[in-house]
Amino acid sequence: MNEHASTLGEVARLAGVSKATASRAINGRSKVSAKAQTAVLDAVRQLGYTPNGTARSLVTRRTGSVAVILPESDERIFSDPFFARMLHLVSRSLREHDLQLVLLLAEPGDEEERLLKYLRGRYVDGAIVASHHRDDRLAEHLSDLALPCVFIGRPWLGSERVSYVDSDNAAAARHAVRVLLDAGRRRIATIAGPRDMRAGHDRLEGWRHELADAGLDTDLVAYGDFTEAGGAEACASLLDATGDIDGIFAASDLMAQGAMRELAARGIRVPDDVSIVGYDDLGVAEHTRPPLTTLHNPIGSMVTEAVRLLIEAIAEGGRGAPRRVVFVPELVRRASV
Amino acid sequence: MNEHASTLGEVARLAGVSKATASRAINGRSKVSAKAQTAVLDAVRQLGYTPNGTARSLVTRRTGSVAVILPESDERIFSDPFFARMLHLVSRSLREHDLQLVLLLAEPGDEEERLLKYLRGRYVDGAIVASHHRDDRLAEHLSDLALPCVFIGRPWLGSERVSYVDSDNAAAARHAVRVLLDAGRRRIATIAGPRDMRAGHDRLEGWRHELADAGLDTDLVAYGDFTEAGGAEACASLLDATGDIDGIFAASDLMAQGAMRELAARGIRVPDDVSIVGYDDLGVAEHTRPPLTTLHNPIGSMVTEAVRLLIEAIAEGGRGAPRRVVFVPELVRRASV
DNA sequence: CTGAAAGCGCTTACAG
DNA sequence: CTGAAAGCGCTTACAG
Repeated sequence: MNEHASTLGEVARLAGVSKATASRAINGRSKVSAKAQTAVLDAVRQLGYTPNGTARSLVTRRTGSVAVILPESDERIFSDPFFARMLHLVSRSLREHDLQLVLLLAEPGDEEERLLKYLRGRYVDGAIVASHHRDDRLAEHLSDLALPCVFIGRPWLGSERVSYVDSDNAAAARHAVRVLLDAGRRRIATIAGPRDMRAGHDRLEGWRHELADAGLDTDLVAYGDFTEAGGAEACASLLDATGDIDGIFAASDLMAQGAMRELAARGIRVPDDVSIVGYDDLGVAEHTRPPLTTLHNPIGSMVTEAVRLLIEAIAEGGRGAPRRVVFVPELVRRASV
Repeated sequence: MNEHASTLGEVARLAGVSKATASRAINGRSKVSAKAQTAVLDAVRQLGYTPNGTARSLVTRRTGSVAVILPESDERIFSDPFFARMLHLVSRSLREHDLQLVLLLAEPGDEEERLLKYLRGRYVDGAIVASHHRDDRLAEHLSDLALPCVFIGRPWLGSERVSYVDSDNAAAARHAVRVLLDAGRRRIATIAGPRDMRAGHDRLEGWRHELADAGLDTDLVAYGDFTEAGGAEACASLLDATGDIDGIFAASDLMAQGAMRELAARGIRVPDDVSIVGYDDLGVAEHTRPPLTTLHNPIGSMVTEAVRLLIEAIAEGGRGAPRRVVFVPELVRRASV
């Protein structure tokens, strides 16, 4: 191993050309004589030369990488299939654009400053943020940075300043409630998501409005954190508070699964005694017992669109107007209603 | 928002000082008069100035970030608690050094080139790699790059060229077998890990040698992929092939859990009919039924040490000699033997 | 304590 | 097609 990494200047000297020509030969974007081309490539090989990315980025203003920011506890990141699926899709989508995915885990807490410093440093060309919370104020921070970004899920604060893709959570929740009503259910509870996440809030509102429109009670709500355990707990507290629940809309399949576990433990049958509708359809809904009727979260479409918007924003140099796209989740009927 | 990010030069002009002084005021590492200090800080605020990290990195040769490379399918990354735990620990450890963690998921396959390009670009100060496989040849690649790095788990190829932390997998496996022997077991099978991972290989060898030393058969082996499903399958094939197994050493708790599911499905009792010892002790072993006797994988120590070695390597500019530290896993007795 | 200058390692008009 | 030069946005000896 050499003492130091070799530089373009050394390559040029060895190849007997100027740095400009060496650069052109290496990047292959402009014409170079065959002779120069091979001389440079030989020199590169001989020296084991590898371009310094930060130097190149300084002039091209591109790094070739994109951050995915997950301002979420790693406990949830590693237990909710949403993340695995999303990352898988983002990664595939980015690959088509020859962009490197850089994952930034931002556990809520003291990390914020370091994360922003990194982002400000322009080590990435843009960012996709998912699973954000009200208090992280990431939309505001990122728009201050003028770093191209797109949110998956409309941010709670500052949504007018950034691009995002979203699904119509409220409409989907209303749909879920309608399914329950159609099945003759009248005491319909909800296991809501976190209060500081837009998706949690919107699904709750959808549930509330649809019930209100039907002239029914809207007081049967318990909150979960989108996890299985949280769903079980919420279900238990619901059951402890009122005996006659006959329908549940859970704001995530994981929570629905937890709820079903709690119901089973109490000898309450699904769907005979209580019908339940979940949300997400990312794998777990097919394997609950009985299989779960749920709303399909269109994360495939959201991710594809998010990457597309991000690429556009990067091409515009972060100066373009915010864009947004909203998908509508479809109902997947299985056996829990 | 401005058209462009402001530069140090603009800050300096507005503050009425030189770029050098502005730089010093901002970085706070050298003396600056109180007057200049406030003038610069005011200018920074007024312009919303934020230093360009790539420019700074070009001269300081530091980015303030460290990569964690996971050359593993995201399916496994998101299902094995090993990763959540490890990342959590790395992240905490890095935070103490004010380093940003940058996670690079390198699904085996075509990503390799892009990953190496990113790493060569010096967008990070160093790298920690975990869950590597024989064919990724990452140790060789990284040592070619002369990028400071440390492996968690001894790499299969090129281990003499890089730093790593490891645990003594073979000794631990022997220990597991001894526990089984002490319980009077004589037909001891193993559910081995992937053949292309050092940990899988070493645990298998430990099992084999300890059995051979006891003069017992070493032909009862089935391979899994460290997952629960893989463990169940391997156990099934073992059971189908031979009826009289009375002990199993599984190379991971997840696989042990799968095996126990398979055993239960066949009405085989643990530990009455067959004793089983797992490996990892990262949470699942406590919750199997019965709780699993297992080897404690010292990932806390490994991570702490890995970060320490990496910081040292970075300080040495990647020119230091490779270092290695090996821990010994301890047995945790529960109820499966 | 401060500033002018050099330099980090590249790319890219510009002129030939 | 090629090279000399300027420049990307910083930091850091060096001299004062």
